[in-house]
Parts: sequence; C-alpha cells; structure tokens
Amino acid sequence: MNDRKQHVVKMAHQLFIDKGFQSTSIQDILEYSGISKGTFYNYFSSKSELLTAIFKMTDSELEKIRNDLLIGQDPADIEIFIKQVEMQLKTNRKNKIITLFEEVMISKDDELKRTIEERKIQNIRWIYHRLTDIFGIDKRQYLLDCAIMFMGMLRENIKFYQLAYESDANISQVVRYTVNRLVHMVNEIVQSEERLIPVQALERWLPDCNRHVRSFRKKLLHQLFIVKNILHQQNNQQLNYGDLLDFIEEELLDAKNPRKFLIDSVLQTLQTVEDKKVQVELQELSILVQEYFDQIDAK
Amino acid sequence: MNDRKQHVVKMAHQLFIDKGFQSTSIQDILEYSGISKGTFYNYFSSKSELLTAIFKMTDSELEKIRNDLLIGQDPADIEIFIKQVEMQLKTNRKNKIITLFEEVMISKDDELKRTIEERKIQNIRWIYHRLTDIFGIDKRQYLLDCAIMFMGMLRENIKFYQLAYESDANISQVVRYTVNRLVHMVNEIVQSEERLIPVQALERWLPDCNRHVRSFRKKLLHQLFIVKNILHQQNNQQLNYGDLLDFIEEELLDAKNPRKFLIDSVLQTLQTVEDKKVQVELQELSILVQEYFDQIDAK
DNA sequence: TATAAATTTGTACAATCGGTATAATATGAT
DNA sequence: ATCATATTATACCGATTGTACAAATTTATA
Repeated sequence: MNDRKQHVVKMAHQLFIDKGFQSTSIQDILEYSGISKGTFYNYFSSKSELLTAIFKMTDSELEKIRNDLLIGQDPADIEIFIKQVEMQLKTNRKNKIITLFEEVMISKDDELKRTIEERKIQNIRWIYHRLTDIFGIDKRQYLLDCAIMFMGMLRENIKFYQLAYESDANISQVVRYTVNRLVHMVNEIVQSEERLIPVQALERWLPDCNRHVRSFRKKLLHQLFIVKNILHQQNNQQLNYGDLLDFIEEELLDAKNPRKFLIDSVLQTLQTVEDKKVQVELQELSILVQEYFDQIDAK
Repeated sequence: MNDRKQHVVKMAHQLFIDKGFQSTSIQDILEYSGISKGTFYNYFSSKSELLTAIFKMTDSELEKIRNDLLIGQDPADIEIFIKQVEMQLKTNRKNKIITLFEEVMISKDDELKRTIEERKIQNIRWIYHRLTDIFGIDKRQYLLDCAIMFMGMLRENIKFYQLAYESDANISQVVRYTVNRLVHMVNEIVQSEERLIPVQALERWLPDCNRHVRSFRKKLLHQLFIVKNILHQQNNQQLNYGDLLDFIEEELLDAKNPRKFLIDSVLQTLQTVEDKKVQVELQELSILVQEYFDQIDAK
C-alpha cells in the first residue's frame, strides 16, 4: 500500500476513534489528512472501503500481538490464553474496534457487513483453536459451543461491569471471572455430552474464495511461529533472527509485490544457524514460500 | 395516542422491518402512511422519536405476553421461564427489534441511545427477577451475574446457530441448551462464591427521573397479575373479568388521558365477585389507582 | 533534459437526506 | 356559523456522499 494512502488510513482511523464513523464526514478526512477529494476517491471507492482497510490493519496488529505472546510458552497453559484475551480487549479498545463494528452493522453496504461478520467468525475460530490447545483436542466436539458462549459471556460481562464501575473498571478481573466460568462449563458440557453446533460449521462459514489465501496465511504464520519458538527455546544469542522472520512475514503478507530475491536472501542467512531442527523447519518454510510465488506467477 | 398517529407508527414499523431504519427515509414513511410532512413533524419531533414510540409499543406487547404466560403457573417452574424466553425471542424477531437496536446504537441521538440502553437493562432486570423465582432469593447475590451471562450466551448461541442451520433453525433447541448450561452455572457459581457485579448496581443503572413512573407501572402490573391469578385458579366462569382487567391496564398505562370514571366503574363491577381474596386484592388495586390520579392532579 | 504518463488538485455539480417554515385548506366542536 | 385546531402542499436550508473534469503537479522513461 502506498505511503500516502497508508497515511490517509491512519488519519481517518484517528478521526473515527475521536468522533465515530458516522459523525466523521469525508470532508473531515480530506482536511485532516491533507488530500483532495479526487485523491480520496482514487484510493477508496467509498468511506466503507476505507473502513475495511482500517480493519485489515488492526487485524494484522492483533494477530502479531497474539502470536508473540505464545512464543516460548506452553499453548496448553491457560494463563497465556488469559493474557492473549486481555491484550485483544486492550487493542480493540485502543482502536475502538467494537464501537466501529457496531456502528457499521447498520450501514447499507452489504460487502462491509460481510467483512465484519467474517472477522467475528475468525475470532470464534481462534478461540476454538486455543481451547483445543488448553482442554485437549479430544474434546473438540464441545469446544466450538464453548468458544461461542465464552465470547457471549465475556462481551456481556464487560459491558455491564463497565456500567457498574465506569472508570475504575478492571478488565482483567472480568476476564479471569469469565475464564473460571468457562473452565467449569467445559467440564460440565463434556460430561453431559450435549452439543449445539457441529464443529464442521466453522469451515462452512468462511467463504471459499479466500480459502487458499487464508490457508496460506495460516500455514505461513504457523511455520514462522515454529521457527521462532525453537530459536527462543535455545535462547539464541543472535537476536536479529527474530527481526528477519518478522521481515519475511511482513513482506509476504502485507507488501503489494513481495520481493522474492530478498526473501530468498534472508532465508539463506537464516540457514546459517547451526541447528538441525531449525534447518529442517526452515526448509519447510522455503517450500511454502516457493509455493506462494508459484501461485502468483500462475495468475 | 391518536388513531392516525398509531397508524403512522405501524406503517413506519413495517417499513423499518422491511428496509431497516437508516434505509427508510422520512419521505418513504410519508408516502407509505399517506400523511404530509407537516403532520409527521406535528406527531414526532424527529425520526428517532418515532422509533422510541415503536419501542414503547413492542415493550408493552412483550410485557403482556410474558405476564400472561405466568398466570396460573408456578413462578419457580423453569419450564415457564423457557416458554417466556422463547416467546420473547419470537416477538423480538417478528418486530426485528434486535436489528433496530443495533442500527440505532450508531445514531448521534444520545437520547435514543439512552432509551435502548435502558431497555436492555430492564431485560436483564427481568431475567434476574425470574432467576430469583426459580433458584431462590437466597442466591440473589450471584443471580445478576448469571442473568448477564445467560443473555450473552443466548444471544451468541442464537446468532451462530442460525448461521449454521439457516432456515431450519429451531430456536427452542437453543433456548433449552442455554438454559441447561445456566442451571449448572448457577450451582457452580454459588459453590465457588465468586461475584462480579453487585446486585445493587441494578438500581443505580436506571435513571431516577422515571423511577416513580416505573414503580407505579410495576406495582400496577403486579397487582393486576395477582387478581388475574386468583380468578384463574378459581377457574371463574365469567371470562370477561379478564377483559375488564386488561382494559384497566390499557387505560392507565397507554391512554393519554385515562378516564377515571370508567376505571372506577369497572372496579365496581369487579367487586361483585363473591370471593374474599379477590375483594381484598381489588381493594389494593383501587388504592393504587387512587394514588395514580392523585399524582396526576398534583401536576 | 525533454517528453510522456500517471497522479493529484480544486471546484463545480447532482442527488438525497433530515428538518424548518408557512400559507392555504380541511375538519370538528360548540 | 364560527373559530380553534389539524392537515396539506410546497419551498427552502444546510449537510451529506459521490461524480465529473480540466488544470496543475509529480514521476518515470527515453
């Protein structure tokens, strides 16, 4: 994305946070970010499209934060999950994401609505995935229901807790309370063997068109996570390895035209790590990258 | 409320259901209900005020349905609670209340936002009250938390269940599943003695200005309920007694200028029931009515 | 450097929206 | 019949999103 365009997105986001989506006119955005109307409609076809750009940015931010919290940790440790949820709530509040979500579910733009809906589903999906880490994959039949109800409880608890305590609200207390309920609920549901929504529905909810892209994203992030994790466990002295991996992630997922030669170069540098396990996983990563560029060339 | 005005409210509601609030222009409403712009702004000061009128109508409808389901039943019977919740969901869906809610939380009209917020709190309050009926008043310290979480679970469950089954969605299955979770959760929370939000907050959330009005409404509905209940238990042959009680309710709560002489007359007719208990409760009712008119005269 | 291509600007414009104002007309009660 | 009230039709205001387009500016390329 263009630097200038990026700048407009940032400025608009700030305005949305301050004044809300509906109350911010396009004229406001033009003045605040110092561009003309023509340029705006050159970048975005509408105010809604600008908003989706903002969502994509905050999505990436959130995913990164979440993953970083997992590095070098046991995925089954529920304390890590709690921290992740807290961070999610914090960044969402910083970006006023929830307000923007609700504000948008009204708009006539069906495309935008679909985007929001998909984001919510992705979130449920992430929670479901983490619950399988924590409670064991053998309980997966019940864990989608649990993820859904956890989201509902958490949302409503936060809302009324804030209403009760206003500025003194201590969100982490709410998270802990809700997680405690969740733990008991999982046990109870597993025992009762009651199910509401089949896990298979999760895949059906996500549109086919993006499946390949998402699939690649997921695989890549997973593989990067594995490598980072190994390096972390070894407490590797050369810290810039982490930066190199971050660079690969950014270049592949965010850049418009990822520079293959650069990524190849970085991978080669990483291969100098004298560790069998790391080398094996890096090989996997290289294959993924190769597949990705093959796919681009095919188009 | 004027017949004509009522008609406009109905027509507008239909349009909102079909097209949504934002997408329905005032011009649409004028054409659909066959009035002029001047008349519209004579009836309502804004589109928002029209919406609050709709909410008030559906509120009354819901309250009536709920109460009728309780008549002649044991309040501690959880099956009645389930039926009440199902009916609530049904009428809400019929009136597209939830969609309208969400659509409005965006608007710049703070007064309207406050109205919606209050409605949600009233709903939590009702659930809390019913939970004390079902699980016992001694557990009340924990039942507000339970009511809040129940709402959250139910809402999210319905959303994703509908996403999974679309038109085949069987809401009562969702309600039953969620209530089952609730029952176990109540036991678990009582045992753990964990609390999140103090019950006292419930009263603080509601604005003082309406307290007297709400208080009267509540008392009146309660007293009417008692009388209806006694009559029902006796399986009284004269069915029009129920109609007479309904009339009192409508005249007092919905009419602009309740006709005291009519209500007095109806009360006199009811006093002819030859039953000590009914007569005592009717006396209570008469006192309430008297207090109400005293209050009006004082203004 | 010169020229062509792409981008950006400024502004005018159309259409729609919620809401105000008002003069003319219709309705209804006494 | 009269007079207050309710209703209508219409013009208008300011703000909004979005389009159109010629002129100016920046960028890439030869």
